[in-house]
Amino acid sequence: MGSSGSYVPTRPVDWSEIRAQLRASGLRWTPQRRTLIEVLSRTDGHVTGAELIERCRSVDPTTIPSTVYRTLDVLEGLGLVRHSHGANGREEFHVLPSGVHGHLHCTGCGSTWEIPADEAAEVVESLRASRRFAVDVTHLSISGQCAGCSEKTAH
Amino acid sequence: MGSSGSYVPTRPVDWSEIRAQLRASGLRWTPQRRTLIEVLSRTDGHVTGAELIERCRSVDPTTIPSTVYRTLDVLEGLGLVRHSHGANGREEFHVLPSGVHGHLHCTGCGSTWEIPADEAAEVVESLRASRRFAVDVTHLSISGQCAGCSEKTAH
DNA sequence: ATTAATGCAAACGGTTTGCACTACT
DNA sequence: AGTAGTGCAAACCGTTTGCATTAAT
Repeated sequence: MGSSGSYVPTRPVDWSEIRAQLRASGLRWTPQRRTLIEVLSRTDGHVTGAELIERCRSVDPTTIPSTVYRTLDVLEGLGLVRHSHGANGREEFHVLPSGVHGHLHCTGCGSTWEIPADEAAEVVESLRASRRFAVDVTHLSISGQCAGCSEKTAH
Repeated sequence: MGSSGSYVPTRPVDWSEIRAQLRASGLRWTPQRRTLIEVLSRTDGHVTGAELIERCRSVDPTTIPSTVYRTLDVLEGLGLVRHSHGANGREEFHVLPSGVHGHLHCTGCGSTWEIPADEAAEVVESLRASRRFAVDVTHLSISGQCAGCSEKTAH
């Protein structure tokens, strides 16, 4: 598939609608939530809770950890965010989970890449065929060595 | 690599030789290490550090956490154990890493299965081809729904 | 006699909790 | 006014560290 150009990190969530979404559930729109939403809307892929706190602080230095975590819970309840567990063992939050992708983590250089939909599909299909196991692509996180690092290790 | 279809959960480590292995490196054989080795030798697959501590305590109630973690470090250095990160986000230790396998974790029922070599091979090959990425199979941990659970969710 | 390894206690870092207070609605 | 959400501080849990002591070699 024309993966080169056709992988569009779609933005299925309209962040400006979140306020309405919250209100619809009897929840409230606060400055702190606004800050977190703003940070999240600038975030692609994955972040740890601690990273989000840091980024929030750069917007609003008075940010408090517990508020961030509590808001993340709420947003997860609304399906706007999902958490999983990255290669470093820490909790990670995925923004916009409907963008189909997993992560590749290089244990050599520490870099992380997204696995675009078509590549993930092979993995998914392979396990579906052999095991009837439905892989959750948004939770997919694979460790190993990237091209660059495995060359270095080769000799 | 000769990744034939013959998946034998080999026991490549002869635990009784560990004492010698340690000594060969100028390291020492202590009662505490004996306890941990005993626990590990009864363990298949993965355990968290905390679980190991608990099991050690049931053998020797005086077990101290730091000793366990330090010994795990040593054993990892000898290649007898490896750590990675499980579906629950906690640090996990894999016993006998030379048995080539990853793990499949069902988010529905919480069960975990090993992925035998031949199935993992498809995943590995797929990513090697598309990305020149060398997957570390011993660190492979995939979440999703097993056959049973995805049926229940289907309607 | 060396010096690796232990026990202990304290520190750590990310996350969670209880509770009185604030501020959305 | 009512109650969701906040700030704060303290608790938590798994893990790590420093250091004096013990014990394997």
